Amino acid sequence: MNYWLMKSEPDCFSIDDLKRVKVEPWDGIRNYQARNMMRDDMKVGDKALFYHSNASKETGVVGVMNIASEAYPDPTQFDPKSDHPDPKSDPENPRWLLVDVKFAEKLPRTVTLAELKTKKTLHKMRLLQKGNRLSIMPVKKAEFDYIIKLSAK
DNA sequence: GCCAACGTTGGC
DNA sequence: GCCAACGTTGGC
Repeated sequence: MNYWLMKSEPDCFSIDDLKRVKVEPWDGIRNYQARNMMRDDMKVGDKALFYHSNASKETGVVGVMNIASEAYPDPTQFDPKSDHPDPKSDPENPRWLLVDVKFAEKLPRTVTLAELKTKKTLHKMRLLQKGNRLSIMPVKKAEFDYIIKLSAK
């Protein structure tokens, strides 16, 4: 099983939104590295941390979800009214993919970015590397478990 | 709102 | 293939 971290701006789609709808197509990914990971490495049943980025309140890890589908074409790329249309994407060979994610749990508290930065165990996390902008990234099982444990304190 | 870091685009 | 210009991300 693989572990992931997926970012969303809470003003756009938050952990509470996911809790309400249960399953959501994770659309809008327009980055090749992120797309390739969804396509090549994500499996149904993988676990992902839900991360609130650019949050007006607290930026950090807020929940857990499960990957609920294989990668399939992101319909919003063909919708001119969507937030991220891509007129250059060929419907016969769609450029952008998404996966469905399923709500698993909301953490008892937000594990903030500031807190993650103070932990030696997490120093190597991709999330904490300078200039990191990937919205989907792999997380090690040890890192995943450690963050879950932190949230219980 | 600012700005650093990064990815993408397009001219050459 | 290089690289400048531009757009986006995301922390602060």
